[in-house]
Amino acid sequence: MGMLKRRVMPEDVVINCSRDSKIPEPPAGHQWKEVRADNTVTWLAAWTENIQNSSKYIILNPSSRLKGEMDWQKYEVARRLKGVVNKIRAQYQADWRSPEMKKRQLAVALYFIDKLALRTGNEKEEGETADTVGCCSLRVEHVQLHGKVDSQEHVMELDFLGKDSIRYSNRVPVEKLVFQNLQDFMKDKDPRDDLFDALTTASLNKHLQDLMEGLTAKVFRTYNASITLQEQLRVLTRAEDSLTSKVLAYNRANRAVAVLCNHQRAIPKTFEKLMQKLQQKIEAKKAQVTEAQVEVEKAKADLRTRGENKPKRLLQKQRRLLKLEEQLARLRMQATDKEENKQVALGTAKLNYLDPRISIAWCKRFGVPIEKIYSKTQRERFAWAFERADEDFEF
DNA sequence: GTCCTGACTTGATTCAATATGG
DNA sequence: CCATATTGAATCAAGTCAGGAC
Repeated sequence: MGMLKRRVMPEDVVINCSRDSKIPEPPAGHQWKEVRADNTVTWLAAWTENIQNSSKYIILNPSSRLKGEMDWQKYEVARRLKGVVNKIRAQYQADWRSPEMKKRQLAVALYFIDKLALRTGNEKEEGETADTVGCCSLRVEHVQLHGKVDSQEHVMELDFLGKDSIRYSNRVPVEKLVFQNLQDFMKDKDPRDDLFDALTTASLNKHLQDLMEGLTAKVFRTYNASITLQEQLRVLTRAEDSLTSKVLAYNRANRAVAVLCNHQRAIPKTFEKLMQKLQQKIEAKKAQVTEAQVEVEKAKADLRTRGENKPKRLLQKQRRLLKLEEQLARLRMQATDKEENKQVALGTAKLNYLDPRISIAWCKRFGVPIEKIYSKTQRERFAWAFERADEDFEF
């Protein structure tokens, strides 16, 4: 923001630890702002940062028991949603017909959150912060309705800047009732007006709380991410495949989730170079394949015309061809994989949205070493899950 | 209801470590 | 062996959400 951050002094810092613990000494000649013992919060030290006037905390590592416990609870709430999600979907679909505008807006917003995995979209300080939106703060200018687009009816186009000013741009066919409701919500409004003018994040979450204890908008993201991983793993994994293919299948499933959640990254600076190199390798391999084909044909001809008793030679050539073709296929697969992944960030979903027990169970079931999926710190972070997942775990 | 704030999670980027290849 | 590419961890800003004041 072009502003300078003030140095944090001991006099700014509040220490939070239990009374009977060893209270850390402030640096010589200094005092803490305060020492307190509040076991209703998890932070160890806190101060106020001078740019946005917001609280900053020293917190425990993700591998800590406390953080692990909280992570586990998060996924347990998402699993409870699995039990009631059909009922909730049936209800919001029914509410699309409600005579009450408020109810219809809520029903369509919830549909967005569920189907498109949008964030809830709290109000933000205008001017002070970047102009980004989520579901509840969507404006008319972010939505375009197309009655008919190449054989598809009722197509909705969303285009807005979300968290971290990452662009969300998506074109999806929606149900007729959703389409009609959106037309109604946009009627007689300016582009800058709120799409859901009768809705706030507080009222939305209040409604969700009534449907299920602990349910908030973000639980849908967790639920849909984890259930998508589980489902994709089921579809993409074949027991007889090689380890490499299985890991590739996992990454594909991971990517499906990242795409759903719109987790993007800047295209790596060296991406073009990397692809060119790979393309060269593919061309070289292609040439080898062609060459091998010629040799197979020659061996066949030899066998016929000269009646040579060397079928072994042909077999050899055929085997070589097959191997080269496999290598070419693998290179092509690698290229597709890289291309599809160039703008997609897999880490965020892996760390924050995918119940680690799904991955652990999958590894056990298909004999994939866990190190292929989780790095050392990730394994430490998910220690809680290793204690709780066997190969039969189902999200 | 609206506004405000505290406490927590989520997120892309940056930085550091490790792997790769000429 | 060194330079470069790739991977993994750390960072801290930007979100979510609940609760209290009015």
